[in-house]
Amino acid sequence: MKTLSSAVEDYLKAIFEIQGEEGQGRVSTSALAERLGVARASVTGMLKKLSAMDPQLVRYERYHGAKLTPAGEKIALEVIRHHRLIECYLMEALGYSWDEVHLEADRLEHVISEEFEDRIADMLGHPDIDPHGHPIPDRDGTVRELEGIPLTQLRVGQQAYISRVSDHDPALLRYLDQLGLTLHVKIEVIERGPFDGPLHVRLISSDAVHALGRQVTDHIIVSERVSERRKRL
Amino acid sequence: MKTLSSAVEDYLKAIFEIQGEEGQGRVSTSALAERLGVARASVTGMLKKLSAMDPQLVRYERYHGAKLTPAGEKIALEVIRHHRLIECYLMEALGYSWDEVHLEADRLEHVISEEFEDRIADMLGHPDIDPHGHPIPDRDGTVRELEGIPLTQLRVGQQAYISRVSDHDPALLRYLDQLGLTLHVKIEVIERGPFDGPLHVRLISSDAVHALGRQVTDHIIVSERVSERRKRL
DNA sequence: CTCTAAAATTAGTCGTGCCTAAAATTACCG
DNA sequence: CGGTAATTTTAGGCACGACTAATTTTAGAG
Repeated sequence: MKTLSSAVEDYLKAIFEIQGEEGQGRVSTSALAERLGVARASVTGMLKKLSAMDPQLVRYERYHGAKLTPAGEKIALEVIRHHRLIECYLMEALGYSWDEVHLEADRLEHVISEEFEDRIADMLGHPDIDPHGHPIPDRDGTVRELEGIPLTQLRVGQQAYISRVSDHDPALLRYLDQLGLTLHVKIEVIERGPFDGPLHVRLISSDAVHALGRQVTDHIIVSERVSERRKRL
Repeated sequence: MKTLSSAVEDYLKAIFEIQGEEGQGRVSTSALAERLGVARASVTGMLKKLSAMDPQLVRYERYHGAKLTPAGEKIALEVIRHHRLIECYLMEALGYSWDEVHLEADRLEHVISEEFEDRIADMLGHPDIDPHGHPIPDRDGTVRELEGIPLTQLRVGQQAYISRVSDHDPALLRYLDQLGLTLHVKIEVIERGPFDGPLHVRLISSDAVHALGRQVTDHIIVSERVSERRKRL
């Protein structure tokens, strides 16, 4: 297993994440370009390269997007495991807040050794999920897919637990933190404004009610069951 | 202050370290090439680039080597501070041994944020020296230069404390650890073989005597005074 | 089924940091 | 002081990963 560049790791991670979000189909050049902040043409070039590597990391068909091979997916999952363990570690051991960890982890994920990974995983008690509720793959690349639906889709009167929050926007995370909308909190939808209007959400524990816009509720995943244990024994 | 590449940081660090080791003169192209493991011609190219940057990072004269400018030295010291703090952190917080920390730190030093640096420095109590006895620069770039001489130069009968050990060779560090020749240990030179022969060294605490070759004694720095406090308040 | 807009690819460049081989310069020795 | 060996620089190239501009392909509307 030779060393891959950060760029390659970033592409594989992005393909994996987009595959997960938008069904299981192929990932388009544009979607990748957008997520990675590079020009479409750059993506085309990299996809050709990734599909020509030995072992082949993506299956790529001209004009029809790409899809990870098992080898590519394995690497993506290793990078994601690094990322999420580092996020946990930064919070637990170094006192970072949940809006600060993502950027730091994005840089560290490419340079830590397996040794480092093992040590922080041990120290943390092998957590299942990261600070935003995303599952942490096993060393062997197994991910438990979590159920849940966007808060946006919850009906008035329904209650649920916050089980996952998108980690890409620090400002959103700080906002949620202020409102008390943190992981594992139980909420109820009180009212929904017309024409995609704000969703009024009540925190069960404090009775506080907040009106949330679509930009917010789309990025919160809720589940009727309380999240499973946060750490394995 | 824009972001510099790892390569640039590595060059500046190497120039600083060689300047420190070999008097205060200019650093030769070959010395740099050797330390960095690249071809001489590559060094020439990089030195030209570094001396053309704004702000200028090295003063470079064709055929006569290079020397850090204050701006270059500042950056070198930041990288070295990162490196040494990370080494401390890996030992104290993650249970690494002193032969394992160097490689990991060499990768991490380029990607951690100031935030990360501050947090580990706080957590460690702002240590003065790294696990091999090298001084850790202040945030503002001040380094306390430590006194001491190579163990090789100690005379028979002289006693001294081990104050610093070269960190580049993990095998050497493991070897010393096995013999009990760790930092701050007091030793006495018992005998010196003829023709640059082995140096017989006694550990004051245990009375154990070991014969050490030149390859070893050259890389151990000793001091007659016990090392200063290891952590600042 | 054709026409067009959107998406994707090709073609051509650029900056970075490395390489080798050849030429230039320095430094040292007699 | 001249000649040679060691050091260093120049010249030319390569891989990588990004870019823009121009072209091709696809997909969707009528």
